[in-house]
Amino acid sequence: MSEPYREWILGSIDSLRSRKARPDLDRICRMVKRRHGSDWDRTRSELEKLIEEQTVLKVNYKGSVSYRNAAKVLRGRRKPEQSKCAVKQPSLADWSTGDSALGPVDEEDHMEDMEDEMSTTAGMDSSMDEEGDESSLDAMCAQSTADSGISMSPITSSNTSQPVPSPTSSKNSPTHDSLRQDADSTYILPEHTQPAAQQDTGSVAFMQQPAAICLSTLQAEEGPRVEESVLGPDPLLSDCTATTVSMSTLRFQSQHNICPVPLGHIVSVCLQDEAVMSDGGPHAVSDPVEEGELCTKSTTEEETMEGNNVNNGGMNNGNDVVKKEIGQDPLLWSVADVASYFSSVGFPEQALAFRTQEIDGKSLLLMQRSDVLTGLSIRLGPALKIYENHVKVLQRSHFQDDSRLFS
DNA sequence: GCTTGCGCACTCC
DNA sequence: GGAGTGCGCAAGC
Repeated sequence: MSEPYREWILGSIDSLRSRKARPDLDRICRMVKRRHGSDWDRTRSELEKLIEEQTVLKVNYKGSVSYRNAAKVLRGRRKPEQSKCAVKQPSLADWSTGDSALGPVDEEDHMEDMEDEMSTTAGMDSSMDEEGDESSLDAMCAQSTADSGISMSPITSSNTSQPVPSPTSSKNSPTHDSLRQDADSTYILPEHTQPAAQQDTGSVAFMQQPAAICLSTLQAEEGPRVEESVLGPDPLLSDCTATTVSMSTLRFQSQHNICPVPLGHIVSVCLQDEAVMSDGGPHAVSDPVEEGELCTKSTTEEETMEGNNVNNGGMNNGNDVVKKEIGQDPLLWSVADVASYFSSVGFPEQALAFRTQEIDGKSLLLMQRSDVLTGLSIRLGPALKIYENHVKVLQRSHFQDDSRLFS
């Protein structure tokens, strides 16, 4: 995805929306071509890429396809504090809000979690069919999208080949009917994310929800028993042993505003567990270096320690100056230090979010991409920069230091 | 002909 | 009642 196209397309979508025109493919391509001289097909292909990476959401609104700027949809209709992603059993009506096609608040989060926890997604026909297959309509998955007000079906993983557990999946599910009746607008995932099984039925209302999230959500109610076997351990929390699952659940709940505990508390608790273990506590691990490695792996799979030692992810020397001013070891940073750091590197508004979530240095070092992108309720653009250029860099350098200490 | 602005109706919360 | 959405029309270029 070339960066100009991202801006061009998002700009076009925003522009169309501002003048109350439907941001459909035709208008978007036309506007991009007119403004930037871009080839129609190229625009379309770039738009597809944006859809795949969830920057743009493809929605079916009143029988026609529209496109949404995901970053804006994320901050759409419902205020974060109004998040209804509670542990209650949601009805599909909760997430099939008719023609008001609004943002999947945690969509990015879900996708990120899926990236973190699952390696592949199943194919999915991007063509929209309003007849949702109830077998795929996992209400619990829907729950995590309740904020969006968008009709979404859960996604199943070709990786696990397991249908998402659906306590409410029933042919007679009334919520299914409500979905069919009410889902004027539905978000459409890229084809590759749609499960083949759904294609067979041709009845997928919308596949947006990674199974990982569905399972995590289920765990919130049913207890921690699935995650490890199905999803694998949370790379960041994997050594928290007894607390692993509950921490994951708490993280999920916090990110979806259903947990009263600030995100910073959750990651801090896990860090403390790790500290105990590293100190030779009851859950002591044999090799402390593994801790750092595990956490380092939480960045991206393909980035190895060796391959990224030099690349600081865009963190410039000015940031190092800030780091020096606050203190070299982020582990010792207070919440105020963290906020001060991000304020100093040009994210004063986002620094407030870190403060609100009580992210101290320990928490910061444990944050995952999804935590930054969605757990803080900050805009996607700055969030990406913050994670890639700062959080990731700080984590990498910190755990590299740790590795050197223990080696 | 194309783009833009916007009144209005619809829908959801 | 507020807010998101977009159809349909008029105005401007």
